[in-house]
Order: sequence, then C-alpha cells, then structure tokens
Amino acid sequence: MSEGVEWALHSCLTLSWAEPGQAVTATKLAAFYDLPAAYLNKQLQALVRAEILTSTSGPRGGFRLARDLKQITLMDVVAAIEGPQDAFRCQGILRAAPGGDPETDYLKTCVVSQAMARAELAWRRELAAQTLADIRDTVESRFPRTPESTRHRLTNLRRP
Amino acid sequence: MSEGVEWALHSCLTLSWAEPGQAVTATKLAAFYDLPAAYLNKQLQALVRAEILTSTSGPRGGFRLARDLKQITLMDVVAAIEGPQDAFRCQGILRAAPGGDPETDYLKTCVVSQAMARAELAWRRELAAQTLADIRDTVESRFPRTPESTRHRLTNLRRP
DNA sequence: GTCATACTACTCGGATAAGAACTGTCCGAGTGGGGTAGG
DNA sequence: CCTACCCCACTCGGACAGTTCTTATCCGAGTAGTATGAC
Repeated sequence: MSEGVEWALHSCLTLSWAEPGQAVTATKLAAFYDLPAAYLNKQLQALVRAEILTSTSGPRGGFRLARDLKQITLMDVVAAIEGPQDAFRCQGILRAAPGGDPETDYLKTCVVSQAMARAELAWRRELAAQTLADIRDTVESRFPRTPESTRHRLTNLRRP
Repeated sequence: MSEGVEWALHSCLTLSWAEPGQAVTATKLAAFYDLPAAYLNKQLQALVRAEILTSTSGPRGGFRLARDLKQITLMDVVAAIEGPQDAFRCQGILRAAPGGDPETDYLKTCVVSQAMARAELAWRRELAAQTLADIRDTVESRFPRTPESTRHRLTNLRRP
C-alpha cells in the first residue's frame, strides 16, 4: 500500500488542529513531518478531488478540511489515495480455463474470488467504521497537549 | 496485490483434483489456465518454500500438495506469495515530527497506525478462517462435475 | 537372459531482463495583498 | 487623506524524471527412465 495514505491521515488530523478557518500550505505540512513538499502536495490534491479537503491558491492559501472529521472515515482517505478498486482483483483466470465462458462474470461465480472478496469486505467495513474524529479523540485523550503543541508548532515553523 | 495469489489459489485447488499421488508440472498448470509457464513456476516455488507444496525434479516430477487442504488457509497462501509484512506499514512519520522520539516504537503508540492495524487484522482473521477445503467443498457442491472434468483435462492436455 | 553403464529427455530452481507503478521534482496558471501614484 | 491601479510574491495544479517492485524470461543442476553393450 502506498505510504501516501499515512501522510494523508496525519495531514488531516493536523489540519483539524490548526487555527480554525485558516488554511495550511503543503509546504508547512511537509516541514512539519519532514516530507518532500511537492509530493505531499500531490497527495493532498487527491484528497481535494475526493472532496475531503478544499484548496485555495495564492497568498494566505493552502488546504482546509472540507467537512467535519466525523464525516470522514478511514475508508474515504484510503479510497482517495489508493483508488476505489479492490486490492485483490480477480483477473478471471477461469475464463481461459477449459469450459470457460468469456461471457460469464467470474467476480460473481468464481468461489475463490468470492472468498477473497469476503476478507476484503471485512477490511473495508472496519475502515469505514472508524472516523477521523474517533482517531482525534483518542489522540487527545492520550496526549492532551497535542492540539496545543501542533498549533504552536504550525505557526512557528521556520520558513526556508 | 500481486495476481500471483490468484494463480496460487487456483493451482492448489487444481492439484487437489489431480490424480492422487501424481505430481503435476508447472507447464501443465500453465497450459490449463493459459498462463506464462516460467512465471507460474516461480510462484509455485514460493508455495514450496512455505511448505504448502512439495516439488520433485526430473521426469514424472512436478508439484504436489504438502498437506491436506483442511490444513491450508487462504492466509497461508497470501503470506507465501505476498510476504508476511503488513500492507500498511507505518513509516513512523511522527518520528520526524516535533517532539518525536527516535527511540519510540510508533507502531505501538501511533493511533493512526493502530487503527489501520485493526482493519488489517480483520482482513487477516477472515483469510485465516477460510481453508482451501472450504473453497473446494463449495465448488464441488455448486459445480459437481469440476473434479472429474479437471482430472480429465489435466491428463489430456496437448503437449506443445 | 541379466546386469551394469552411459545417455537422453524432462523438471525444478535460481539468476537475469523488461515493464509498470510508486516516488520524487519542476515549472506554469491563477490569486490576493501591498505599494504607488493620482485625485 | 482616500482610491484605483499595477506589480509582485505566493500557492496550487498538472506535466516531467528517477527508483523500486512486479512481471516475465532464460539457462543450468539434478533426476528418472531407457537404450545399449558386455558378460
């Protein structure tokens, strides 16, 4: 799995702790986590396309959360970065096998495909059950100083 | 996910339907599914390393199931092909973040990492709960002619 | 006829390329703010 | 002093390389069966 997922999740959390109504640039977020700025920007663009973030160009621009963290599940973020297709995609191996029918939809009839789909569904279900708000609350209860220190650090970042 | 997983699963099932005590060559399996023979061979080698199959060189050689299908879970096959490491591997992004500690094991303390691990655990649990015997039984109940036609086709494969 | 031996055909196994996907970088389009000149 | 305009710095967005992983291929090591020749 692309590591952009990790970046995206942490970035969304950091955005939620930023000054309300204030956009954060990709450069700042990259400096915050010591990541390549342009590439992080690329990942954030994917979040914008998925309508998880909004972006503003120009001075005072940057990225903002498009909606409340309660409305963003882990599944949303993963789908935005990785794409919507399944990790295990049945290639229809049976189509070429003896007795195979090109017309048949083997995603539905192939038992192997069904079994793998069941496992992947469990994964997706678990991801969809957890919102970023849950994560944020857990972090804040375990590390109460995180919101404050994050906000403080974001405003005091050295500009290169 | 590598498509070798799909090949491996189907190959194991086919092996279980082959003549008992008789090895099946990678070439035959590849012709059966119209796959590149050498590459399929490579995948089967991975199954041998994982002790799911046994291999025999020379004439009358090929691959055999190392144990009963009841003793092989989908998780075993996936781990054999994909490797044992998690799909989402936390890179410890927080280590570089302000207040980050290089000594800390962020796989245990990072809440994001934990949440992703929970989902991945659900996936693995589902895979481990299903054995290849379950798959075989389902196939045989839905398509009763499969064992017979598979065995017949395996012996009558045109040799290039 | 029987046995030992060498040979051949066959199969796996790992080393070796080609291709794709992920990762990383660069520059242009657009935007907002601030400076400046005029009224 | 106020206002309108222009310029500039800043930021996102998409187009352009580098690197790693997946996919695919090839040839050598080893083996079992077979043919051959001697006894």
